Amino acid sequence: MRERGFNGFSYANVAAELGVTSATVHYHFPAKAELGEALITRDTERFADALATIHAGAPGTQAKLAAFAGLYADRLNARGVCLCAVLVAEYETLSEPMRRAIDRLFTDSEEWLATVLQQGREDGSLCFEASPRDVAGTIIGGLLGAMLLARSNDDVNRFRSAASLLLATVAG
Amino acid sequence: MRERGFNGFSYANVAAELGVTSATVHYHFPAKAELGEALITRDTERFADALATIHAGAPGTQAKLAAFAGLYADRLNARGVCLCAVLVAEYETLSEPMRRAIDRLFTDSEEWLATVLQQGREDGSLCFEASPRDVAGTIIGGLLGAMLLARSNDDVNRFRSAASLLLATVAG
DNA sequence: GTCTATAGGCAGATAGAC
DNA sequence: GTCTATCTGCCTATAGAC
Repeated sequence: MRERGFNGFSYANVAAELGVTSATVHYHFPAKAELGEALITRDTERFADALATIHAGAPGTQAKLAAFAGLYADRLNARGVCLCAVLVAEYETLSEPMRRAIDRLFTDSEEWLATVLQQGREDGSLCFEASPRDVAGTIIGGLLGAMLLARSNDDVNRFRSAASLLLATVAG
Repeated sequence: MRERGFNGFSYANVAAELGVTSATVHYHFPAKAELGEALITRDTERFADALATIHAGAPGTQAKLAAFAGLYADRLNARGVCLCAVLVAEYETLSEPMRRAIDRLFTDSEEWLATVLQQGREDGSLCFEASPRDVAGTIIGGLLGAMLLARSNDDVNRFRSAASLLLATVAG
């Protein structure tokens, strides 16, 4: 799904990669939209766990932001990008449950990021004028776009470069 | 294609919207990849024309940048985003000619934007530290991501807000 | 240029044996 | 839980009449 999008893969593809038949995949996920939903939910949980770890572990807001961008970098390689980046592009073709799952993934990350931004501005480690919410949305959107461009250019450095420029806009 | 992506629409969809049969669409575009390529090429030409107009008409670099972002806003409504945003997400599933056409669309806009940025920095109307190329890529990626998020949130203001924040990062 | 008709394939999905 | 076999439907694409 991260590689070819929701409309770009089939049960047969998944089955072949697992070395089973497509009927087997249907046994676990009767409908394709359920499979898609489950994948988003799993990623949402993993992402939330990672955010909690960052919150507990990373020393300052700057480090937190870098670690946040790192989560996206982890999901980027030569073929695949993060789930949200592919799926939001296919948004109009997806089932309501899948849309809601994607929305949740975005609002969760945006809220987390907005909170960190606000704290950073209060303790003086960050500096920006717009609302934390707007800045968070801009940064997340920037990371998504950068991932997609990095893949089509087959150059992960494009992502790193964009991520550091985006984070620099709020540096104190 | 802007609404549902390349893998999300069919000849039947296009035919129905035009009030013809799918055979008629095949007469003009025998293969689907050719149809996709033609649509990208057409958009590339329109985009290039618009960029030339901006270059000739917009008074200063700040105005040029705002007009550039406006081109993306023109391509955003409640259901559709710009071609590049949808297609780059499906990149792995597309034909080589389609990929090349998308790459061209990106490099064209990035070059134009990088040139404006450089001129702005030289005449003092803009201010940024990284290379014009990197900044251009970051802004374009940011606009793409913002378009996708604006659509899924059904809120065009999210795009406007992100666009103005992105452009503010290079304001003199 | 547009139509009807249809080919051939693959998609998502199910039934039933093991 | 996994398999083989199969259904149904839509997909891309083509042939040939008008």
